[in-house]
Amino acid sequence: MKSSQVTIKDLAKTLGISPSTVSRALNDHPDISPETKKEVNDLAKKLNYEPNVVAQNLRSQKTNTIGVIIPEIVHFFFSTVISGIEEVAYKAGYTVMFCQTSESYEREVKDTKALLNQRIDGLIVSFSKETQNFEHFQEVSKKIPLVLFDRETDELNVSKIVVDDYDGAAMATQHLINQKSERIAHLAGPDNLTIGAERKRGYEDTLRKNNMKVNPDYILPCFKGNLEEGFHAMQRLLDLPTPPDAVFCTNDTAAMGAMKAIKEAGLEIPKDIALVGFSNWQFSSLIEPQLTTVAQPGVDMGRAAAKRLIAELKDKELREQPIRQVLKTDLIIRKSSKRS
Amino acid sequence: MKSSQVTIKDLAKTLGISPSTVSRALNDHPDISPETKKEVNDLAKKLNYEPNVVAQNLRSQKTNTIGVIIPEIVHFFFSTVISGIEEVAYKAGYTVMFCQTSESYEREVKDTKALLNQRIDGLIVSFSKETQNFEHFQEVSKKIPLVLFDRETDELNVSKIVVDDYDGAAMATQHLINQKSERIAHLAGPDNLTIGAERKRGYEDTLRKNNMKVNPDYILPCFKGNLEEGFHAMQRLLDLPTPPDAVFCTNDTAAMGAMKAIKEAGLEIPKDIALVGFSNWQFSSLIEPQLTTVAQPGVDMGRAAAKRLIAELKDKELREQPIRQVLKTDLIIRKSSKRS
DNA sequence: GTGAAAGCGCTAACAC
DNA sequence: GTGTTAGCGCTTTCAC
Repeated sequence: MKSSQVTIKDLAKTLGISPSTVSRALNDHPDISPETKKEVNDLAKKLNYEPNVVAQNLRSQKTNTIGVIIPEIVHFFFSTVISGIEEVAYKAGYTVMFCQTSESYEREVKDTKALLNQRIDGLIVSFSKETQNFEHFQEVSKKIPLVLFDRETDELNVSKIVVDDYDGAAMATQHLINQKSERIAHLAGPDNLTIGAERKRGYEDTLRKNNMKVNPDYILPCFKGNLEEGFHAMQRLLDLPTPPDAVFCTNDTAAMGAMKAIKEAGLEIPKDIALVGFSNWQFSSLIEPQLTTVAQPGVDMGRAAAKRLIAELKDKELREQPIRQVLKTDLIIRKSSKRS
Repeated sequence: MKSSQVTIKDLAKTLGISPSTVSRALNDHPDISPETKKEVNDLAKKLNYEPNVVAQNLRSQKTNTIGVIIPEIVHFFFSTVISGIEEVAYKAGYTVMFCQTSESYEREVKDTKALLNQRIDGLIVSFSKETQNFEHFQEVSKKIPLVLFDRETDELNVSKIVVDDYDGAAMATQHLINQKSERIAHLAGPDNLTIGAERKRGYEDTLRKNNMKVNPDYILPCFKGNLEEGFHAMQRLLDLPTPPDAVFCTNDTAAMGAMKAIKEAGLEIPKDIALVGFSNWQFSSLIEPQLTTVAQPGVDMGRAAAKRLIAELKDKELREQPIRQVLKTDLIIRKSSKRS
């Protein structure tokens, strides 16, 4: 017994017609008579015929598959983006194929090549923190549409979906000012990722706009952005002769670390020190006090990236005019910053 | 200018040899002379030849692709499992294709069919909460290897990778007893998912083993297992004439809810009420007090599932003897339960 | 309205 | 050691 899969040939043989007629009938071709169509479709159902997508892909030179490269699946933000991509792609009849680079450039290059060899129709990417060289993506964009999200670079002239980090940081900082904070510190992300730089810029500009001084002692690096870093950075801030009375953190995990340090120092949040994070991780509404944070619209981002990619897939002209879509962030005010 | 992709034919033409020789040279076939191999490989590199995986797949009747069906990507546990699957599959030269069902049976059936049509070589599944009928997976297992993880059913005679929920619950309960808890309550998951039932069974058996009574008033349902449910269930427990002095929760989110209710009631954790969760979500080490919890080895589970699937892929015999692999959980003792 | 034939890109039996 | 041929399953041009 052979591989059990029914093919068009089998249907044709059973019905005593040609494979081409079967193919046309299955694809509802106008030339085929209604009777033939019915015969074919009935038999197909009866025998559980399922088209071989691989053969279709080879024939049509497209796969109806979208590749996605992200740094880490376990990051809440990225997993929400994936959900958004998947939702839109699925509705449009596309399959999605993911690779995670674990923030490794080398892995990213390999994944890119592998996806390309799989003959994906288009690629959606958030590149790794390590990535400085974008040749592999330049190669991609010569062949198929490419859309970047969250992390961007000027070296790639393709569509980009990003979040307004500057504005989010500005809102967060302004909110702290409105809560009567006078010495606002910042736990900053890495400058070489746009997101880190933009958040810092939003923070600094907002201080200036309010006639407050930007104090370099109040800006500490949290490049990895994890809890430990946040914890130690906050301890250093508390050791200053005049510690801050508010902190804007480049992400929620760093904010958690800061929170821990503040509590251990016997200070109260938000009374002594108000705290704002960035990203709206799941846990930020669960901790005590609940963390004020800037929500990034992950699902929307995924949706937007997939929509744009699919649009470029359908209309090649669009690829000549890449867009840069900026999604608004949302300041979610919770206890950690409310001094009312 | 045509599709810019270099094919074997192009290489053959340029070198004045036949396509089959090129193919053999690229695949390092022993028959081919070293000189020819070198010529071919050099030209391939020069012209950036990349094999068309789709054509290879059609030819070989396999895709070197593993399908994965999971309920939700944004759940931390599932995202860790994916990481594990991806890691092993990648090393073994397999590509992974994910679908998320969002806990919908209908979507699961569609995804299964779509993956099958993509001609995946094997499938790894954690089925949706809605799924009661397993025909779609029975169809799968007739054709290709299928491995279940986390959620299992007797209706499928295939390999299963599960976590020892019973043992995890027993450890957690015993730990609470060792911490001198006398009235231990349980926020229980749904009975129709094995995981919920097993955790409850582990809890009850451990109480009995220690000559403690199982008090039905102390067992409250938390079927969705979210924060709100945990919160309200805990409030009901606190309203009892004799409230418990410890609670074992079916998952960390419910435990978070319980924690909130306890704090609001002005009670102390762990002094007045000790708390243990299940799953070791990211946040459980971040909250105050840090949550004791039973860690499920998500990454290991993914690795084990992928390893088993690949083994069955390579050796058809193995499919006749499905295994049931039980992974040990790990009790992570933190502040929320330590009364020392 | 339907069939025959060719070809998507690759590989493996079979020749020599 | 290399070429010829055929075929994986599907679709589409070209015939009739």
